[in-house]
Amino acid sequence: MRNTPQRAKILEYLKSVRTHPTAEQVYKAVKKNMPSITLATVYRNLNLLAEKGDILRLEINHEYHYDGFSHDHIHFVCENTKKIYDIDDKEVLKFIMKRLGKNFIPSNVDVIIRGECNVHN
Amino acid sequence: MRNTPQRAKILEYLKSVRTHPTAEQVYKAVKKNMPSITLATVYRNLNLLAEKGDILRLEINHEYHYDGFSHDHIHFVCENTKKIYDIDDKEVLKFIMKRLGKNFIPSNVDVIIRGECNVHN
DNA sequence: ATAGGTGCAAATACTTTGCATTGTA
DNA sequence: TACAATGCAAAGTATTTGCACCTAT
Repeated sequence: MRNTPQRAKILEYLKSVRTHPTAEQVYKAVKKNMPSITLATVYRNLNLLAEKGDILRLEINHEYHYDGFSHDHIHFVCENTKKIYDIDDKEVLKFIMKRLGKNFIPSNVDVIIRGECNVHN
Repeated sequence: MRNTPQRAKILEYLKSVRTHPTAEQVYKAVKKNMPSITLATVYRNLNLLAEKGDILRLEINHEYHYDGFSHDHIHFVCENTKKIYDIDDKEVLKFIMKRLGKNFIPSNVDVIIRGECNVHN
């Protein structure tokens, strides 16, 4: 895997925000500083970075959302505001791991909670 | 919501299997006994039934999978065999519920674990 | 009788891919 | 210089929608 300015900018952007942008949103943001970049390149790099483990890829409302925060956490999706919240809770993931039988070897655990948020911001 | 034979057959099929079929798979199965049914009707009914809470809709590998089992459980997706396993574990969901702050009112919790299975069947 | 539902076809939305060209190692 | 990566355009996949007709209630 080579270092390309496109990939660097994409990763830099994702690490700089605490949101969970779609490929389209990453594309628009990066395009501001790098007008020649294309959506296909963004998709290709997001997939590579997610496979590598540098970022997370979440499947929400039939769309991929990318998360530059790769430490253990879970997600809450507000059905009203469509906002995605990080819930930092290593305990939940530990609990799940402990309860898996020995026939299941996990590589990745996604916890996505849908509902309503009362957070005002 | 009216009772139509199409909807009845779709629900009956989902309740009769322990797999997690896609809309296409439900369509093919129901079509055997009801050749006039269309994929659009299957999609519409699956969405209605999921909203109503009679079935679950899971987002896995960028595709919806439907689950006729609506009691509390979580899912394990094998990256090799692509099989989806039910893991009956009400404790995990209880644990997650307890740990949500009061600002988050959950309506639905999806736990999807990806990895490898050693189940031979 | 009148909504809600169906079948059909077309449209949508998101993501991936083929290919010629470019640029990193 | 070789091969990974890019830009561009086209294709692919899954799901939704508009509309005229049908059918439960």
